[in-house]
Amino acid sequence: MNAQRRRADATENRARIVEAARELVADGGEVMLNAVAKKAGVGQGTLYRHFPTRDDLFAEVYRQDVEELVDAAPALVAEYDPLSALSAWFDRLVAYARVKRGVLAAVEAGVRRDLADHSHGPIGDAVTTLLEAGKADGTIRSDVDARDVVLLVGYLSRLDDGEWDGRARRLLDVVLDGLRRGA
Amino acid sequence: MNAQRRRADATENRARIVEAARELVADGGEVMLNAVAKKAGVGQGTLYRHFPTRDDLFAEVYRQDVEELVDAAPALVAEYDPLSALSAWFDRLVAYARVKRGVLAAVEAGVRRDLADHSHGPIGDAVTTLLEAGKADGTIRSDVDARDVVLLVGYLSRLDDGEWDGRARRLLDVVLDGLRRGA
DNA sequence: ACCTGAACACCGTTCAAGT
DNA sequence: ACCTGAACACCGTTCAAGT
Repeated sequence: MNAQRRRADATENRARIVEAARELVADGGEVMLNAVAKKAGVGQGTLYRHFPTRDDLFAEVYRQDVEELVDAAPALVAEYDPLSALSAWFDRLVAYARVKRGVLAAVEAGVRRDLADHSHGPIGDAVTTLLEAGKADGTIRSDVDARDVVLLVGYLSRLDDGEWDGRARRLLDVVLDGLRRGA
Repeated sequence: MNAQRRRADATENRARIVEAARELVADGGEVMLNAVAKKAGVGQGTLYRHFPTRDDLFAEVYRQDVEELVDAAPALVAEYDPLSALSAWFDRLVAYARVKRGVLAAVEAGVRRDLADHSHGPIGDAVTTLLEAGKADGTIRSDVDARDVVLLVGYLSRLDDGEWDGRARRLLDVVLDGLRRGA
């Protein structure tokens, strides 16, 4: 499972696939899987061996970005009050989603996997950390979980380019208000 | 543009395409456009002549359902307070979305077209009616529009089958709280 | 003016052969 | 054990010919 057990060429192919995908994403537009394989200089079958689904590939492409999002959560909770921490985390999420549209898909795929595993992975843990802090001090409603939050912010992936400035952040505030514990 | 100007065979073909699509949707699973044409007994080209995009077709397939949603809005506003009216309208939306998953796509496509036209169509008008009532009496925040609401409820189309009971309605309440004018 | 459907285009996925 | 890439499968879209 880990890199040490893999053959050296397999490890390198995997890295080249991820790097090729990252570059194609940066070029903008739709990313075709066969184009990723071609750019990486591997056969299509090799791509499928390493990444059975499209989500698996892009989760890895954005692993570092997602990791930063995940790591930020505990720090924000420690520094700010729960609602401010969640709001600040949303800010980061929007920033990533704007520049790297695929990050949101990686986050969604991650939370979906977490849910299917019946065990929280890093992403589910991060969002849960933010929510639990607010539930503990009564500022966030107790009947929401990580999956709920990811579902609600999913609109970000359906925004047209021209709508970002007008809606992306403002609607996160609407969501945030919805997550507040009601009067 | 209207049916009277069309040739009789064209009018009938259009109706048969919509009916075929409706039946295929009812059968469940993914609907292939060529399968719609085949079932309707028309050439693929004919389908494209009548419905240039997939959204155009399904907006028509669900026109009646969408019409009911649209018509319900003014009646609800007349009968209930604005927040209750919006909540009741959400109830209907969930009911349609649950039984006929495509309805939401039709609504989204409709609002998107409304937005692109810079003029509100029926769907945009319906949601706007609900929002304006609440803005007028101060129960709904003034900085949201129809497109915002449609974006936020879009999570419904991404719910897994097993999640409906647990999340569909509960998250609409979260959205509703977010739309409330804050303290 | 409208319809047909073969043909094309596109892209994800597999698998027999090779190293 | 892993890789290659031709071939397949699938489905949306077009367009020359026909009515």
